[in-house]
Amino acid sequence: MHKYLDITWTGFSLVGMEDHITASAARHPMRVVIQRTGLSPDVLRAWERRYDAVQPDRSGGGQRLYSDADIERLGLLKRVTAGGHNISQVASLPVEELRALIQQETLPPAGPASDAESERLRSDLQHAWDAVERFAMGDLEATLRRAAMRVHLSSLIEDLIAPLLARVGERWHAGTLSTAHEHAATAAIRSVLGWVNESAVSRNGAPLAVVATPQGQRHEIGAMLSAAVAASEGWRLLYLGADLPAADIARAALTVGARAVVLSIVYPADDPQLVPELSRLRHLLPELVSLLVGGAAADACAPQLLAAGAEVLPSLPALRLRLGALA
Amino acid sequence: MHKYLDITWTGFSLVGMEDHITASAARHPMRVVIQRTGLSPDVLRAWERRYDAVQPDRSGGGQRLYSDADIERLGLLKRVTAGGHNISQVASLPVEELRALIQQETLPPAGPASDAESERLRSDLQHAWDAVERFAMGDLEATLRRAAMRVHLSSLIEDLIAPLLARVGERWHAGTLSTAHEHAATAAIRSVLGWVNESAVSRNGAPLAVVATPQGQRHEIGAMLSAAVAASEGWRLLYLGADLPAADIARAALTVGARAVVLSIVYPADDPQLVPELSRLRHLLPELVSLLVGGAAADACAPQLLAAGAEVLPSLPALRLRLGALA
DNA sequence: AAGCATGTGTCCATGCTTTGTCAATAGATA
DNA sequence: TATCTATTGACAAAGCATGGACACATGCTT
Repeated sequence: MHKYLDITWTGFSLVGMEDHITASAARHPMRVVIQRTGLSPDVLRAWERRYDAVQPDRSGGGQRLYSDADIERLGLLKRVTAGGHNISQVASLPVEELRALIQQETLPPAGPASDAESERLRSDLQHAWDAVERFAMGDLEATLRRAAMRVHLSSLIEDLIAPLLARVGERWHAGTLSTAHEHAATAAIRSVLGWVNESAVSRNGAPLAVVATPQGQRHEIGAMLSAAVAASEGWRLLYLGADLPAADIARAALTVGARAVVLSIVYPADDPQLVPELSRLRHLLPELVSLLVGGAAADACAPQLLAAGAEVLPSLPALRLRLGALA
Repeated sequence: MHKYLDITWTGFSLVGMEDHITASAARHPMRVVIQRTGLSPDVLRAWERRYDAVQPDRSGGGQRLYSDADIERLGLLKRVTAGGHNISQVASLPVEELRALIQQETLPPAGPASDAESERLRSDLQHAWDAVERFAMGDLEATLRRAAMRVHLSSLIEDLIAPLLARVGERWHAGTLSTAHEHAATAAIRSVLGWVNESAVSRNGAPLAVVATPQGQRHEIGAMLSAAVAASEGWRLLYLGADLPAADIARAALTVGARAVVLSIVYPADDPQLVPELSRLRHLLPELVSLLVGGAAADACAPQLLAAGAEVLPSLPALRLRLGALA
């Protein structure tokens, strides 16, 4: 593990000074830098050759020997370029400038360096969760919006927002998170989803979906997610929110000429009113209008829902696919 | 060397958002600008080519390199054009004027609106109402946003949104408007209010208000309006939504160090739980934290509310004044 | 009502930039 | 000797520049 130190000292005329040399003066060969920064050897050499990103010492034989400051600098450069900056533009900036750039970056603060997008989303999720616990809704919104700019809406919803909501709901049920936390998180997510939907373009002649929650279902969040998915698939939207009687939904769908009605069912899962209500809705809608039902509780009563004439979409990706096919 | 830039990405719930970030002398390539402004590359280039919106530096190879000021300017332009202004007419405005446009400082906020302006608002109200009846939520949002760019937020809320909501509620009670209409209108207004609040600047040390609806009160819209009023008075916000027990509200207020708790009471007006719940909340909150109660039904039980230790604000202007005095 | 002008977001085709990666050859290290 | 590392030169994918064109909505004119 620490073998490389020996190598280091053999190169230059430092033999015998080991005792006086502090860790910060140590010199590390390339493999250490690779391991600590995650950069490839080729990239390391290219950055040095083409942009003078660092000027490491050399061993007697000419091999690179990096200082701790070099390693830190390279780590910063990796972060900054991952945020979209050209290496050619930032390679010569002083360390403080690099730090300032990172502060502006759309990346979540801190966290171990990792290049995988999913790793970044995991870090976002953790950050978002911390924000919810602290009632730091500004942080939460900022994190979600940054992620929204970075990844596709489907990924935002399915890999970040949905897991976050699941975690919030879980802790809420367990009693370790207050209703206030849950409401605040919902409001912030609603704000972000609304903002995202604004940027979703929909052609003028795009098909229109009515999104709502049937009577008795008071949890709106599933409908919000469904709406976002529909928008990202290019549908125009009429968003009606939660807890609506079948007659109202049908009338709205007819008024605007919807091609699909998307419902979300979360809780309660065993509402006896649910199936008759959906059956009524199905009969009020024209044959051509699809009735899509999703949400955490939809799976449980899938047979009855199918019997009532609805399609059951057990997951958001499934809903996305179905909407894509219908469009 | 280091300047401070204002951030306008303050959303509907703002607690914990960093108020300032440091600017750097670095130049940013196009993809960073895309990320941070949400503009498309084509729009970016078109705005530069056709309207000289910004004049970025160029790299050795001719690629655009934007400054922090450029990015800020582009963000403002996006915001202003979303409000209905033509890009061709605002592209050359200095940043201060853009900011002024966003903060609706172009028109004097207070006082009796001019005849022309109030006439305009009346027409907007009619237009908005038509849109609600037709489920044309896109039209509704566009109308509200255009108005928001023209008049002060107080006027937008008190002369347009509140009357519209009153009319919707009235027709809904009378049975001439479906619940779906009411829900759809609420969703659209919520979206516009969130959008408007993004531009409400809150100073760094601004006082913080928790906005919610007490347990049993399921109508969220009054809380949304109260939140918008508070934001327009420069308060930071923690928005908790509807139907929360006193203990939760108190805990949230304590966690974030709120200086006021704003509650909205609309329906039912005769909930026997209401007064004890508010009394409980009053006792859970520190003396220094004001408890402000507004909403259509607050007037009816004003004596009991006062006895429970709450302040009753019978109208949105009254709430605005009180919040202004508290800040 | 139909037609025309204008504004604006988007798309395309072609060519240049940027940058990560690789190959070949040679030297260093353990 | 086996494994790293250095150097140079080259390549290719992704991104960007540019001018032009198109689509679509709005609003004005006939």
